[in-house]
Amino acid sequence: MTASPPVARRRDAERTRAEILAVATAEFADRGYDGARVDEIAARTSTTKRMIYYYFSGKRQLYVAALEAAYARIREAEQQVSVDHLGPADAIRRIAEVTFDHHEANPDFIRLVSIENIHRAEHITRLPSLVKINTPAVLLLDRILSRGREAGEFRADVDAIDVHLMISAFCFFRVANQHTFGAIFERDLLDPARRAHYRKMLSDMVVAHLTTL
Amino acid sequence: MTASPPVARRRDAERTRAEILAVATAEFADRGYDGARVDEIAARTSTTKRMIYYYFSGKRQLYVAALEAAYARIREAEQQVSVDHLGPADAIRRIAEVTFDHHEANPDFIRLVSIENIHRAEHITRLPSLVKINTPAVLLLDRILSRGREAGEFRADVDAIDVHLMISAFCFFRVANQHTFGAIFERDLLDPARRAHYRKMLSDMVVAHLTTL
DNA sequence: TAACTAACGTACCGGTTCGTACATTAGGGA
DNA sequence: TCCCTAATGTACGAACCGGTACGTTAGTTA
Repeated sequence: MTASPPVARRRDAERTRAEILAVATAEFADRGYDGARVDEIAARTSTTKRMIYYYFSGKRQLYVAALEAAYARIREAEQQVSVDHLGPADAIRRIAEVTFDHHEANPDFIRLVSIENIHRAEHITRLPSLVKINTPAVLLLDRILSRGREAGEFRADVDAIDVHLMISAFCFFRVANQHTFGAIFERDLLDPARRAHYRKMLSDMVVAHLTTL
Repeated sequence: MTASPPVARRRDAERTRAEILAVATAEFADRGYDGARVDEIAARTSTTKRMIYYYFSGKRQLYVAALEAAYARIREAEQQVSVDHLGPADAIRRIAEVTFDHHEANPDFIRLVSIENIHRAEHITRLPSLVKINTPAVLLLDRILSRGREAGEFRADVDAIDVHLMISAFCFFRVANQHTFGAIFERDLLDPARRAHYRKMLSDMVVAHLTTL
């Protein structure tokens, strides 16, 4: 056995790279691209700043790598959902709930997307891995909408992307704008006591819209 | 007439201050707090950097002043809406449409709010002019909801802030996330050809939810 | 075991950027 | 008219920060 599995190698390119990416994701999500500090990312790592440039070439490329990895994780999570055994309305509810839970569980991703929008998506646009791939969520919605329309339960003037927009807008805003909303209206949108209320409100809203013919 | 109105005074504190604030608002909205450059703001002004510190003391205070002024303008615009002559459902539609138009017409305000949320609303929280004042929009919604419930047309398990959340989330997301959404789904949410569709979709959605008892 | 390369560390540089010390001028009031 | 102060302009400093030159070590392979 010459190729024994290396246990706790002193030098491990994969591990070092992954650690840098994880710390960078947190730092960029926390402070934004311009607010993030390369020195700070390095300090929170068990390695040095030199390694960031060794593996990622620069601050910008590190940010892009973090963004790409974050999107990849979301895509993978979306793949897991299956709603083929449910009726159209319940299937829509299920998608809404999964999206709701997903946004709540991944605030760093939400923040990265907000930050990327402040930069007018200039980085994401150049990522071939991100464009032109319809997300699992939208493909799923498209099938459900077809079933609902065939059954005469759903209206026909909205498509899958429109429904995805409705759902995402609510889920995203609730997390992304929790701070200003909380400051102005004195209502904590993430208060666990209100979670069930908003989760139900979202699916009620989407289903009510789709079934109002 | 010793106090003749000064026409195009060479020195005008009010005018200089206002110009700095206007340029700063655009710069902060464009690049975010950390991305904005004090030298750049000064360069776009007809005065110098020294005046920024003379009138606003520092970059941070300038940002806070820009944010505060932006919120004040929004409040003022919300005051103008009157829907007392409309039935509950149509009144809701009117509010949704006004909010929709308002978000589309003020992308800089949207961006400032996004930026402030990245900073977890740390600046806005310290502004006494912003907290505890219920916005005109919410007060209006509250009256409409009461009328709708009394008429037996509206459900009773949502309050004015909830409805405001539904409407704002959709309007805000459509503008704030247009870039990443456009890149991923290849759909321009601000395409004029789709404007009427989304405007109607929003009010349909909110009214459908409220009238589904 | 020698030698070669991937992986890692240290120290530092140069430009950027917020902020200010200091000088100056416009304009109103006594 | 003279003077006092609000308003403005210039030049510069000091710290920060992204990036790199240069040197070192671990692990692999012949």
